[in-house]
Amino acid sequence: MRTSDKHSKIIEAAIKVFARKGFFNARISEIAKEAHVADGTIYLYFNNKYDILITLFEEEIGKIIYQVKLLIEKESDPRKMLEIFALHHLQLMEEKRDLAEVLQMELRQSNKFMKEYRNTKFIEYVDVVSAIVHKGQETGYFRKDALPGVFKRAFFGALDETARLWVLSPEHSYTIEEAAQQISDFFVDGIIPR
Amino acid sequence: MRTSDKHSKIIEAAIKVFARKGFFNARISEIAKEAHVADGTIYLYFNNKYDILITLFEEEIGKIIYQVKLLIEKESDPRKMLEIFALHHLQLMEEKRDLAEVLQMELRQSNKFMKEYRNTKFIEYVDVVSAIVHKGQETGYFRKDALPGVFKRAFFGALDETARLWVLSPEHSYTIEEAAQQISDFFVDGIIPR
Amino acid sequence: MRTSDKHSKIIEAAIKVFARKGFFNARISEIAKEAHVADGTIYLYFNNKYDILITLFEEEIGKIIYQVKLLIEKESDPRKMLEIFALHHLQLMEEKRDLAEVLQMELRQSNKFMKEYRNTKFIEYVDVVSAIVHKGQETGYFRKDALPGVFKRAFFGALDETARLWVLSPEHSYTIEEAAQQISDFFVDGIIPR
Amino acid sequence: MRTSDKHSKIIEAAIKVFARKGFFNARISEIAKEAHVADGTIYLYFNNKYDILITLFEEEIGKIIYQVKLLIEKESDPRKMLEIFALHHLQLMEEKRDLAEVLQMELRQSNKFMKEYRNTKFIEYVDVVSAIVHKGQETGYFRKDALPGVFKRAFFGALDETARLWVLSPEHSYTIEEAAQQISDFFVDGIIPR
DNA sequence: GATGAATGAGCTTTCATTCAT
DNA sequence: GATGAATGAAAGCTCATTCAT
Repeated sequence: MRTSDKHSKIIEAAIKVFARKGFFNARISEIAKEAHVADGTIYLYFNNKYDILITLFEEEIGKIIYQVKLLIEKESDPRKMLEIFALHHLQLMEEKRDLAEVLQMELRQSNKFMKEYRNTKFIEYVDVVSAIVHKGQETGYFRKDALPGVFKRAFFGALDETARLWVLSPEHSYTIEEAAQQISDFFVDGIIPR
Repeated sequence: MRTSDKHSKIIEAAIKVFARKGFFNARISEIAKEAHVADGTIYLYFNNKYDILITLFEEEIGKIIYQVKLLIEKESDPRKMLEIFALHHLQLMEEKRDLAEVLQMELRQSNKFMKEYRNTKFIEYVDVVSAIVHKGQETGYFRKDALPGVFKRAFFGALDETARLWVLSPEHSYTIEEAAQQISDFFVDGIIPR
Repeated sequence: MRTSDKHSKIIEAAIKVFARKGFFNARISEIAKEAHVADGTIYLYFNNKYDILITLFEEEIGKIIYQVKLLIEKESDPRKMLEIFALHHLQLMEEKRDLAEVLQMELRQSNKFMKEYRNTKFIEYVDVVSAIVHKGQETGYFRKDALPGVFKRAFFGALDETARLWVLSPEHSYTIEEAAQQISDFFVDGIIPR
Repeated sequence: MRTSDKHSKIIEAAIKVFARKGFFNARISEIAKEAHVADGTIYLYFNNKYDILITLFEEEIGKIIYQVKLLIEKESDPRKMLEIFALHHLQLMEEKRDLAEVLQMELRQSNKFMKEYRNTKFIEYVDVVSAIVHKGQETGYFRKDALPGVFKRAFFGALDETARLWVLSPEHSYTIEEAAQQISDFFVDGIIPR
């Protein structure tokens, strides 16, 4: 990533500004200033304000998917895989607070702006979870009657809500590792045959 | 509720319009039209646009808390209590789609508008879950090493994410009852002593 | 003036509020509150907001004209008469600060609202001065070549500007009596040593 | 003044519109139209509507001070200096009627909007008069017991009130030169025969 | 490609006035 | 006569977007 890579500079700036102000209260001029480019320059790289958000979302989720898949494919134990997913998600949201805020916001809002936007990248991300469940069910490690479609939402939702609170109020009585362990334990112990 | 209860009429209208457009894209004039009052009348009952959202949130969450507490106090089995909470939450979000959307949105955004706003009503709601866990741990029904603070977030997040998807794309391969059962099963089987 | 004389109560209130906020920034509701009547009641006594200002102006200037004519007609010396006019004007503006502010404002603005409004009361007031000059010229006490039409404006302007500053910044190195004496001396004697 | 000097174009337009409608009844959109710029452009040069008025006032009074000081410093006779001040003031208000109206209005109102606004430019203007009086007193040309602080207010007030009427009703039985001469004579000589 | 001055549509909010009670 | 809740027109200001340089 060259320093003069305007596209990246704008995305980086947008993450900061969106996190600080929220999408609607963010000003193009503020993003431009943060990225050290002129207001008009932004429109050479993006169609409009909302396009920045969409692009940002897809690129960043893309990176996350790539990373977590890399980590998971080294494992074969479904329990471990879910633990890795959980820990990776929480660590990421902790490390990149600004990004975390933007992703959470955008997840709940994007459909409000563009009715037609199908968030395929997000679906791809949570499908990493359902794939793990599927695999675990095939080997008999997980109960067959658990619905992977419900599980993936529930698992992601549990992690994301935990991360949301983390971002909002940064002091906690437990560590990220504990939280990740607890959540994957809840779900794994809940899904293994009795 | 008298037909001339302008406060309620405006809240009802705001739920519809906020759900349809999102908070920022919602227009006061549209809420006014939907409520069959003049634009200015809204400002006799609310300080500003954001005050409508806050009031709406607190009043509606307040009702939900009242209802779920009423349902739960009839039960003594912690497993049943969590099942009831899960089912009640999902049913509510299903029945009142507009409200569901607004609550989810607002949960992720309110802190962006008013830094000082502490969402105590929401905290009260999720604390219903941690109270159940606490009680279950005291009687030995739940594992003592489960952190109620993590559990409540995870449980609520799982439910809310499930509801979110439900609201977005209304066709599903499973029923609300199945989803509620599955989610509480995941969590209860995950939290009971092995 | 009975205490229940709503007309007077509203005028009194309007003087206070107009002085405090200026005509445009004054709110009917504030005048109503100050007068201890309902907003709507004001419209039983006045046609509109501007009508309050006009009525106020004419009534109050009317009183002032009555008073100053009473004082002056006891005198026969033109110099004394001008001194009385000057002192009376400054004392009045000092005693009734709120009224002073409103009259000064209104004098410069009324023509902006209602093009047709001819401020006959004000003309009547300054004509008290030109009448004195006329009389003084007839008896040879004043120079014949002085234009009463210019004199009356200049004399009133001198007094009113002095009063204006008095109202704005209340601390001074000279008294009202001194100022009134000086101004009438300037106009009668001039400033050069005799 | 380049044709594209937007700042000046807006000030010029504002003088016209403020004179025509008064400050409060003036519309930003009307000023914009008069200046041949977009509404939003005004806000690139001024913070708000009131800022236009303040800036206008200070710039224009600034020019007037510059001009009158230039004229006066060529003279050494205090009587002549006051005559020049009087004539210059009246001529200016006659030539620039719109500006005259705005300055008179603003003088009576600015303190109503911004309590903290100290009108230093105006003070500088009237202090030109008190400086003349001071000088005349030092050389013995003027009476030592005349208060320059009272004189400057009175002299300015006399001129301004005369100009005000001139602007309101443009037909007169006397010329500007006559009026200026009379007023400076009143103040220097007084009105009684010598 | 890069700039940033200019644009102007659009919205929240205010408040004088009305009128049913 | 008195009230005050309701009205709705109206305007200051913002800011995403454009385009001449």
